[in-house]
Amino acid sequence: MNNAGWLVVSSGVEPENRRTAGRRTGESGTRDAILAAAREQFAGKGYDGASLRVIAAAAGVDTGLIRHFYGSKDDLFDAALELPDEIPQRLTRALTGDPDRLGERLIDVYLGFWEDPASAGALLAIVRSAIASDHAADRLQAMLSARFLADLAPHLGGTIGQARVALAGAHLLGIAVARYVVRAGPIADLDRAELIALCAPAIQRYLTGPRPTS
Amino acid sequence: MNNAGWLVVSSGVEPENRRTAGRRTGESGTRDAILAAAREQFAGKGYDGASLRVIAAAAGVDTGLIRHFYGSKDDLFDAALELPDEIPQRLTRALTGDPDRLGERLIDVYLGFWEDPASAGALLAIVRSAIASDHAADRLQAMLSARFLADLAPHLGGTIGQARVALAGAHLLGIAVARYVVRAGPIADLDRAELIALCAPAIQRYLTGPRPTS
DNA sequence: CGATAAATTCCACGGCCGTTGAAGTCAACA
DNA sequence: TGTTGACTTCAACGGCCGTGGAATTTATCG
Repeated sequence: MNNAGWLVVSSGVEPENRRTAGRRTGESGTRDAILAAAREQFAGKGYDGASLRVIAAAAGVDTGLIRHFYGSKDDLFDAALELPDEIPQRLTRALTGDPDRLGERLIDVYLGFWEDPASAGALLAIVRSAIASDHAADRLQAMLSARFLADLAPHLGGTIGQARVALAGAHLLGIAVARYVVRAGPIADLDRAELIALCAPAIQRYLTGPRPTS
Repeated sequence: MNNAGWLVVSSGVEPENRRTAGRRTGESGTRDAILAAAREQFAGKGYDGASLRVIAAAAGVDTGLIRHFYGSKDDLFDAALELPDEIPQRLTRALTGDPDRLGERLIDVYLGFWEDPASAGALLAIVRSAIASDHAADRLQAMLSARFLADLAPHLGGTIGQARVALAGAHLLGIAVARYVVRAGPIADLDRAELIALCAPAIQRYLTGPRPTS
């Protein structure tokens, strides 16, 4: 067989939009295309608003392939929600160091998660879907407490209560919702550095008490 | 005609579940029943998740009556989103008084809005629907800036920037989402008084600068 | 080469959705 | 009393949804 000819045909002319069924030759990358399209749709419209047909179309693929690779819509959602492994590491790294700058470092990595393309989609999807309906709220709750509070609590010494950590989390959540989900004017327009400078003291006070009153 | 007889029939025995069409005798309260059911559904499931058929069923009414009284689903949503007139008044009242307790009073009325049955449903519906999808976010944004920031700004003296007011708003939004929408453990379980005591200083510092460092 | 498994397409089902039109029944007013 | 208009029910339309099964083509492995 002639590999050179096959290459020319495959990269030059489109394969004339074949509509017949059957396995394609070469690596198709279909699985990843579906996941990427799913991330985008879930992030933009939440679980209910996203439709498998639209996801498939965006991935340039038949709807049946979603079922083939991922099973049900729920399974696809779970796959789209996977976060990079490095998140806990980055979080714990932010927790070590000068305790007087803890708030600053914490909001810095937090904003980083929302701006990193590897995690932003999943975060948007989680928040959008969890807030949309009563039923899905558990997932956000679990993730919030499991990922953040649990990681946070041991590093802060047992002195401060769970409530103060939760309030810091609520503040961060509010900032993320305003800046990245709703994109409300004043907060979305703020420079990242300005934003950190403005809200770091509040986070700091929640986590280490009212000591640093400079 | 016999008013007494009519009264007995109407209030005593059920009108034997008549399925025939036609106007009913007496005041039906249908319009209000629809609005109440709509508030509940929109609050619990957001705009997309709520269905006219379920709303009609919850109101014990035919779907066509929704159309008759309110028109389209959008129109019904608008009607369900109307907030009590007293909200701006309560807000401005909270803004006058001892400036050192501004944060405390502000979060107090804010929590009040979320706990008052007259406004809680509409707030839930707005947040749920606005966060669910890109497209609907404008409504929350408009309401946030129009109702809260605009009312707030003139009362705070021109010295502090828009950004700090917005950050206070973001913090309040985060608290409301955690406590009333997602109902995340630590914050939802908190006593109202405890909650106010814990987060009032943060709000206060955003609005009046880092002066009260007691 | 032959068999098995993977990747892909198409079509159809049942269900829920928002909307619409037609018709029935009663109150209110002239 | 007769007419008009408000209230109410029902049946249907077209559309999108998630899921499922059947058929087809190709790769892979024995």
